[in-house]
Amino acid sequence: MNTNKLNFIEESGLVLEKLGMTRMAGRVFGYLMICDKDQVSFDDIRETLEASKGSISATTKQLVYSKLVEQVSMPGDRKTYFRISRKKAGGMLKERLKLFTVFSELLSKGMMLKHRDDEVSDWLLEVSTFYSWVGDEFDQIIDKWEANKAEIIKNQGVRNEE
Amino acid sequence: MNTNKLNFIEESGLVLEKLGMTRMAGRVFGYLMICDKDQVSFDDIRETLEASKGSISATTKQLVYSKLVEQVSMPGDRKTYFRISRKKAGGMLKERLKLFTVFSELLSKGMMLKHRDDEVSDWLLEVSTFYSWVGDEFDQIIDKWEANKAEIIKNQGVRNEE
DNA sequence: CATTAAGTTCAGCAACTATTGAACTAAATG
DNA sequence: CATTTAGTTCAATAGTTGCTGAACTTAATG
Repeated sequence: MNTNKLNFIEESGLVLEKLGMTRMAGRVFGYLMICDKDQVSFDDIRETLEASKGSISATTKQLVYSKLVEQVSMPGDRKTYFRISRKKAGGMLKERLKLFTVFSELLSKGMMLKHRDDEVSDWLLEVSTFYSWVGDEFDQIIDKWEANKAEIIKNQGVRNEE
Repeated sequence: MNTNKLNFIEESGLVLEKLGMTRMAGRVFGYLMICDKDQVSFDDIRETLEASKGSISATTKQLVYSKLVEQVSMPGDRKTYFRISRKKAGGMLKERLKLFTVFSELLSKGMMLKHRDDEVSDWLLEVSTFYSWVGDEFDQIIDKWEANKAEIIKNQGVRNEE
């Protein structure tokens, strides 16, 4: 494995860690991204990342559960293989936005507990409305993406013209 | 402070913790939401939450830095007061979406490191395009919100009609 | 300029989380 | 059915993070 790729794997570890997964999960994900194999075995991952079986076991579970990675099995082979999931691109973001629904609900609750109307009440109404509204808008964006993605990808990089 | 409010404060702690802040920051935020004062002093917060000065000091810094809370000072009074920030509602979400830009960039880098075109390459292109595209779309949503928020808030709760 | 008040900094502790490595289970193979 | 292989579970450990309390800084006041 060359240095560029190893660096990339570490970087991926840090990025996914920031996004709320573990560093090891990020490394595995990074490796699956750039490994030039159609699917990779448990042991291949373990050896490449020099990690323990326990860690790989826990980490692949986490990645499969979060739908970033999927398992592949083959007839006549008792190993499990892993690869980047081909799940719809919007899924992950959508998942994250659910947290804002929770936030929006918290704000509504707070509004009900207040005993007077004031600037904060106005703010609470505005922001809780915003987060529930934006959830709906976002669903429409995802639909738009699904309908037009072929074209969007083709024009990728083009920004300054209609 | 009645039980409902105290429960709310704890809930706020848990929600903001999920969103990546500390539990104590969530409590302070929750208290500022429902406290029925225009602004609250450092010591008022400390006493209400039964926390240490150090903790309140660190926590208010975090909240002010993240723009959820702002400081208020008064002439002839050397205390600092805090209140919920009146910042534009979109700010916080926008901040979060920046993380996906980082993710998108990671995917592009991964794409360059691959030595062949395969299904994963296609996936990388698709998903990295998606995340950079969705960032632009999201900016438009924010504009739409700013332009129409008065009306959206007025119609809040109405869903099944045009 | 000594005193008081407001807030910050930081060492130390407690709680939590990720990772390892060893023991274990489950399933396939000879 | 003994052996091998694949993967899981779990106790121990290392690392991280949040919180406290005490010492410290800064600035206002008598």
